Amino acid sequence: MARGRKVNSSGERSMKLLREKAIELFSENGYFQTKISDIVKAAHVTQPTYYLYFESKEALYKDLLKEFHTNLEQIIDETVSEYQQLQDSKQTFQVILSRLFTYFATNPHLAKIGLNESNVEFVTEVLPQKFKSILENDLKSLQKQDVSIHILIQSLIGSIERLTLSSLLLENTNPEQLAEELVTIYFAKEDAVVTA
Amino acid sequence: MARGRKVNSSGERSMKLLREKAIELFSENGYFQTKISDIVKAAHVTQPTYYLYFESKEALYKDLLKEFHTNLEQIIDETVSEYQQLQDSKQTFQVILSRLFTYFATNPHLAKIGLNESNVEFVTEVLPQKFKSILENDLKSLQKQDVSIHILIQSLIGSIERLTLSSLLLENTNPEQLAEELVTIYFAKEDAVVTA
Amino acid sequence: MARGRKVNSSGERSMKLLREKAIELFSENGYFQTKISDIVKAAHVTQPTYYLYFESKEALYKDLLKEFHTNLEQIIDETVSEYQQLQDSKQTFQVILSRLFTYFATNPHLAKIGLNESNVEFVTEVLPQKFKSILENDLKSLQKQDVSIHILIQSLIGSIERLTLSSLLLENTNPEQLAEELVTIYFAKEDAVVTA
Amino acid sequence: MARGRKVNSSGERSMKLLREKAIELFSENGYFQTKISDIVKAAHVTQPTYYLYFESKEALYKDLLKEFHTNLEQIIDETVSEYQQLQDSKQTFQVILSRLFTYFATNPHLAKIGLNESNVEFVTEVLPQKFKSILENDLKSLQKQDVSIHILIQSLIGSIERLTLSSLLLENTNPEQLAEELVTIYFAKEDAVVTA
DNA sequence: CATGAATGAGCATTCATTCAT
DNA sequence: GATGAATGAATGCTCATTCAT
Repeated sequence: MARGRKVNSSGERSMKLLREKAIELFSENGYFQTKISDIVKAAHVTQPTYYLYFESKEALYKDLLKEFHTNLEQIIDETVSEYQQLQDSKQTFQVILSRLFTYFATNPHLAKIGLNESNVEFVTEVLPQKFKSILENDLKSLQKQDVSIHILIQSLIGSIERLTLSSLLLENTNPEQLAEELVTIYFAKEDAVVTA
Repeated sequence: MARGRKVNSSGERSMKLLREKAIELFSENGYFQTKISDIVKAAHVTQPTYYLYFESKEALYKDLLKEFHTNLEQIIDETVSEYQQLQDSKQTFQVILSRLFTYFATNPHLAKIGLNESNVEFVTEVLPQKFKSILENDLKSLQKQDVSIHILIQSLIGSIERLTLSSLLLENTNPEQLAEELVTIYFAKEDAVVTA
Repeated sequence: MARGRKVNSSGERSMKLLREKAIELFSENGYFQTKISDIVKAAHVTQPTYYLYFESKEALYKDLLKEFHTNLEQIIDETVSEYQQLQDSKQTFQVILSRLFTYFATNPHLAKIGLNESNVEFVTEVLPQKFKSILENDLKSLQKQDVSIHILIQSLIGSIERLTLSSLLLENTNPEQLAEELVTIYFAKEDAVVTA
Repeated sequence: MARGRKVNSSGERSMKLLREKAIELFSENGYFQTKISDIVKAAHVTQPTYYLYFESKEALYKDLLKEFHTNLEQIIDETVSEYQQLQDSKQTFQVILSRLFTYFATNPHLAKIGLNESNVEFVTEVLPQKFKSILENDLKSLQKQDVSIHILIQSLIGSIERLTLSSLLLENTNPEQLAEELVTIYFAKEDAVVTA
């Protein structure tokens, strides 16, 4: 049997391929129903090759989650700093949503993995905190005075998750429009903004 | 331990105990990380006893999910028929939410199982349809004319899921209050109602 | 739940029923593919009832085999003593075959069990010995001088087994006719006899 | 023992060894009393190694049976085509028997497995059909006019089975001689032939 | 860089058998 | 005489992971 390095192959390529296939399979079948053997089969390499690039099944999965969360964080942070001079947190927020939805639509598999894993610290702690700091200064100007901001934000995160998994990824709703609608739901009475 | 029947043993009791422990463990660790051996250990019986009462691991799990969905359906249907003479769908809806949240708070483990399994037909098809038929007749009277009802409902379901898993089950928010807040978020401008 | 003695039941009856169902199931599915649970289900009793009458699964099976072998032995021995004054071992043999085939046809399930278990002492030792003592005195008068009697007898037993399992039990060939044909095959040149 | 590849290991060899041990154990103890754990113990490998080469316990067993039947078929077909110009079906038949017995003696374990599994299509349908087409053209010239060819052939197959399992495999009778004796039994009056 | 070959540890499920009622 | 309830002991099979090449 032929052994050793494949013609035309490079470590980089194998690793990237494995990662891609893993993302696809994890997103389609979930962590436990995805076997390393499935991943390597899809990538046309063998099992030991997987371990050349990833420490374990769990390690890759956690890595993917982390990548997802890091990307979200970046999108949010960049938008915030870009729009910080604006006093209109509603508009800022709509841009954030628009960009998040766009990112999800561009990376549907990774998004599905990340959104289905919603009991992790990022979703339960980090994200709410970020949203809070964006919204709280002029929450009063928004209409929901009677609603605790904490609950508002949890609700919002739930909405984002479900709308992404259903409308955005399954029905291909337009990201910007979805952002606009969500803002309308949560911060009605004011005019929709144009997103970037 | 000797073989055969235990002193003072009762099938009814064993089955109930197994079911309860299974619910707890499935909700805490998920389907794949819950082993039959965990369940029977918690119930202080042996593995064959499990199979005396349940066909398989999957069968029980599906059964639990079905029970959850059936209960939700009942709560919704009963409330609807109880309040159908009212023309105020907003109030009906708030009562539904209140009762659902109460049910979740009373059955936290089953609720967690059911809410974490949100890619099933009930959540993606049945529930939206029910919500739609409740809300659509006087949706115009509600304030979100610009939002497609489909998206509104998906968003709402996401909110319910996340608020239940975080505020209701982890932070013990009051069910009625949570229902009221959610109604305020989604159907503001009108007065909150007193729930039953 | 009702417990204790069934109305109208008697130990004799349960035992007989269990035995009958066991015979049917063992013959249809073989020893290993027949479960005690199958037997008791067919007999409409519960598993402990089985153990009221039989020591174990194996015990009943061995018992059935023994019954079969005892019956064969009896048929052979009785026929021999009945026909011993005759010097015509060929005719005696045909009668034996005829009676054996008749017995098999009357007890097809037990016969199937017994004939499929052909590596037991009775088939490999006892039966050949009996056949030998019947045939050897005037084997010379039969036509197969060149064939060792040992091989002739093994061949004959194989023929009996297969013809019973195929022609007799599956195709309902007439037992007497089958005996006659078998005698014709093995001891040709002489006239067929009328069997009893 | 450490995990991973053994020094000097070869898949081919492991598979062959497993197959051989499986044949031995299946033939000695039968299908149901042979455990995968027995097979791998005999082959000095672990259970997962078994599943590296065979799909399941049943798959290997069926494969062995198929191999046996294919071999028989080949032996018969080749002999027939080799001897087809001869008009003497008796001689052809004796050669077939001789070669079959030789094959059985050379592969005693596989033969035992195959001959003990005699309720399969090959034995009940294919083999009789082959024998029939060999013998029927000049069956009239053989001496058993009164015997239906169907019964003659069933009888013959039974003889082959039993003689193989007893005389050939247990007592090491000579294959050629056994073939000759069997032909003498079934087609006497004519001269024995020399087999190839 | 990559593969062939192997294994440790586990897991759902089954079945004959037995105790308490 | 019979049943409800339970268990000891497997058994086939899987999967992430690892050594030798």
